[in-house]
Amino acid sequence: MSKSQLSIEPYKGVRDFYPEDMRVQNHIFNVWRKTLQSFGYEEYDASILEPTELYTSKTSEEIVNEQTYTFIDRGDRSVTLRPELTPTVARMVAGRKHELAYPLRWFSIPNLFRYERPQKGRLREFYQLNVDLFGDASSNADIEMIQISSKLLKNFGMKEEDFEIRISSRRLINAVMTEWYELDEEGSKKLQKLIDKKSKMSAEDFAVKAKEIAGDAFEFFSFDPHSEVYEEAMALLPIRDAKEELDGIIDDLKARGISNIVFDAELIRGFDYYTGTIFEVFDKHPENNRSLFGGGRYDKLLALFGSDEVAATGFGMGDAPILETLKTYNLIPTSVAKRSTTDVSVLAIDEESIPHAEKLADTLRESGINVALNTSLKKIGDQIKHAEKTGIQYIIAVGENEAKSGEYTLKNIVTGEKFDGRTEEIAGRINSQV
RNA sequence: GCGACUAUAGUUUAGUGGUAAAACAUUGGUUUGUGGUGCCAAAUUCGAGAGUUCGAUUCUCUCUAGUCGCCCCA
Repeated sequence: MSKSQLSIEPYKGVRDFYPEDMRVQNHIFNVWRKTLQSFGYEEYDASILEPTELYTSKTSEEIVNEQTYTFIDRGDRSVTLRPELTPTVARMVAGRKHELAYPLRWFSIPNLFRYERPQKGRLREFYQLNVDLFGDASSNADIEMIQISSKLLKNFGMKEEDFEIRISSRRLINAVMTEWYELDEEGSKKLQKLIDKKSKMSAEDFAVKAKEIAGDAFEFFSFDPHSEVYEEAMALLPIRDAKEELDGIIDDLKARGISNIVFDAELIRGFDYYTGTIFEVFDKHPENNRSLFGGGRYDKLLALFGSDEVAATGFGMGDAPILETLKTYNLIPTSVAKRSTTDVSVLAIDEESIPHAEKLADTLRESGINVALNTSLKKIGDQIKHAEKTGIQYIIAVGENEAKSGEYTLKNIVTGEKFDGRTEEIAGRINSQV
């Protein structure tokens, strides 16, 4: 390859969407949109560019400097490509705080940028469904988040037994940390980080490190209701109170037909601003056994933007994990994976037939059919090959005979079926099949 | 940002210190108004740069990219 040639590689860590990829992407977006709209959520968006301060105020400066795309514009302003949407939505809600109607149900599908080392399922640009419910401090809001999460996966075609929803509560964790282990804020954070990483170390290592933080008496708190430790802990009111709230949420979800929910005392989620219920959804497939997405309550976030506290719950769902899951379960419909969005290819046999073919194509378009006109005048076999390769399901050849009779043969090149009829009959046939 | 591994055609891969191969895909043809199989033919390749050598796709180094782990995961 000569040096003067441009590279065909996309920029590091980003993806190209060829038409067959775009169809899959659109399918994911469509399920997201349809599901959220069915729960009464409204879509919003914002620019991918934000002033850098928006992130430094909430996230640590180190993360912003090292893990975002940040640059200085021509007016000497520091600009960052949005690495997440939450500060943006918080800014937007805070900006119209008094005119908005609560509870406020909003969702968005932004593309986000993070300057990180790319890995499988973790690129530098990705799309993420963001769902937020503002202004409802009751557990009904937490329940709704989990209900939507479950519905989303089901709308993709997953079954209840395919995934598991793990739930916990920051209130409960905090109560255990302060009341049971009697840790201060710093110790509590340390222990939580350690618990978050428990699966990456041996049980012995974990026990040793945990004792360094919580003292010799450390013993991981058991939520087994039959254990003695449990009884003792429940005697401490703040713990009992938080646990009862959580149990109430779980019971309520089960009553609504969501049975694959489990309490997980070791669920932490490495995100400081959660204040209440937190949850994470796991794929149970043996080959894709991992976290899909999660979220929780973050009532204090808007206060960071100079606003009063506004109750908020939400979750984010990236496109990469869900795409992997759909592949694992073979849940991408054939019509999405293999077929063009074009329904029919109208083939002109010879030069004289082109005007007639154009007219037919236009009429079909009027009835809502997507039509590509082939005026290459190549041999009919080649035109069919072209349609097949593009993934177009139907062809109609137009030549002298059709121009005279006004009758066409509609051929389905996937099944080989043929159908004869006049324009309206052809249109009706296609519309009834597609 | 740190560490390990990898890089041969569009794709998946074989192979060698003497400039390379298969399958599938692609393009054209198989006598011209209906493709998919078969048959014939063609195009395209050793990631980039430097070094060792008479000679490097092969060995060494650097870079780039990818994969996997660590950090992080808002």
